[in-house]
Amino acid sequence: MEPERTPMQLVHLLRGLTVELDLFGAEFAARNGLHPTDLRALIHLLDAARAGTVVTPGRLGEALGLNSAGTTGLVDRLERLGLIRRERDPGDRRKVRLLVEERAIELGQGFFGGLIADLVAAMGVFGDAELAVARRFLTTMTEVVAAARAE
Amino acid sequence: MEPERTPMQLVHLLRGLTVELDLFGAEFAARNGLHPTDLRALIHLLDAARAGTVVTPGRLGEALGLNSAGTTGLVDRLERLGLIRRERDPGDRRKVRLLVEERAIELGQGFFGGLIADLVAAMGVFGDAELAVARRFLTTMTEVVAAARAE
DNA sequence: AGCATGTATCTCGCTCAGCGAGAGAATACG
DNA sequence: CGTATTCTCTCGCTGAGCGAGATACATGCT
Repeated sequence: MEPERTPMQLVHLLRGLTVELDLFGAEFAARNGLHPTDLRALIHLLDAARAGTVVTPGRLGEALGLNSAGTTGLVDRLERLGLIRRERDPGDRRKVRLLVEERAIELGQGFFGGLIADLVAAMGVFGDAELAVARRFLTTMTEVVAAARAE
Repeated sequence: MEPERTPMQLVHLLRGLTVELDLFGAEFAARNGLHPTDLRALIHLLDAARAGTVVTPGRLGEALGLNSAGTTGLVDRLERLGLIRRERDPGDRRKVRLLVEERAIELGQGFFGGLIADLVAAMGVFGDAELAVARRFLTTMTEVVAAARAE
C-alpha cells in the first residue's frame, strides 16, 4: 500500500475534508440550538425548496434514515423553531407538505453563505482547466462512493 | 450568484461528496452495531495508532467534541465491544492510554478497505498532472473550511 | 356499493448517547 | 508541604430516535 503515494494521499484528503465539513456543520448547528440531524434536514428541505420539489415527512425521514416516529419528532422540532410549517396536501389528505419559512432560508444563507463565499474565492486561484479537472475528479469519487453504498 | 456557474457547481459537488461519505459511514456503523460517534472515534484511534501517537480519553473527547462524561461512555462502549483497551499511563498515572485491539484494525480494513480500493482504482483514469491538481484543490478547500471553523 | 389492503402520519413507552456538576486520584508548583 | 491544576470517572438528567401500534385517508377488488 505504500508504493503508490499519491492515491492514498488523496483518499486521506477526501476524508479530511469530510471531517472538516462535518465539524463546521456541527458547530453551526450547536450555535443555533440545532442537532446535526436538524441541520441535515434543513439542507435537504432547502435543496428541495430551490428545486421546487414537495417534501413530506415520509420522504424526509427516508432521506435521513429515520423511522416515522423519529421523523415526527424532527418535524415537530423544526416547526417549534419556526423553521418550517406543516400543511395538509389538498390532493391526498393523508400527506403533509413541509414548507420552509423565510427564517430557515436566512439561517442557511447567513452561515453557509460565508463559507461558500470563501470557497468560491479560493477557487479563484485555479484556472478554468484546473477547475474542470477538479469537477471531474469530485464527480468520479462521488459516483464511486455512491456505487459502494449500493453494494 | 448565478453568473459564475462552475464554482457553485463545485461547492455542491463538495457537499454531495460529504453527504455520500457520511451515509456510507453511517451504514457501515449501523451494520456493526456502532453509532456514528463510535465510528468517528475508531477512525481517530486507528489514525493515531498508525502514526504512533498516544491517545487518551481527554484527547479523544476533544477531537470529537464530547465532554468528559460522554467520552467515558464512548470509551466504555468501545471497550465492551472489544475494539479498544484501557491502560494506565505509567509515566503520569492520571492518564489512561487507549489501545486499539486487532479486531478494530480488521474491522476498519474490512469495510473501508473495499471503498479505498475502489477509489484508488477510479483514480487510475486520471493522469499524474490531474491528480496533482486534485490534490492541490482538495488541500486548498480543506484549509478554507478549517479557517472558517476557527472564525 | 362494501370491505380488505395499502399508504401517510402520528402517539406511546422505552433505550441509551451525551450533558452539567462534581467527586476522586495523581501531578505540578509555590 | 499545601494548594491549584489536570485527567478521568460517577451520578442524575434530558431528549433523539426506535419498535409497536393507532388513526385516517386512499385505492383496488368483487
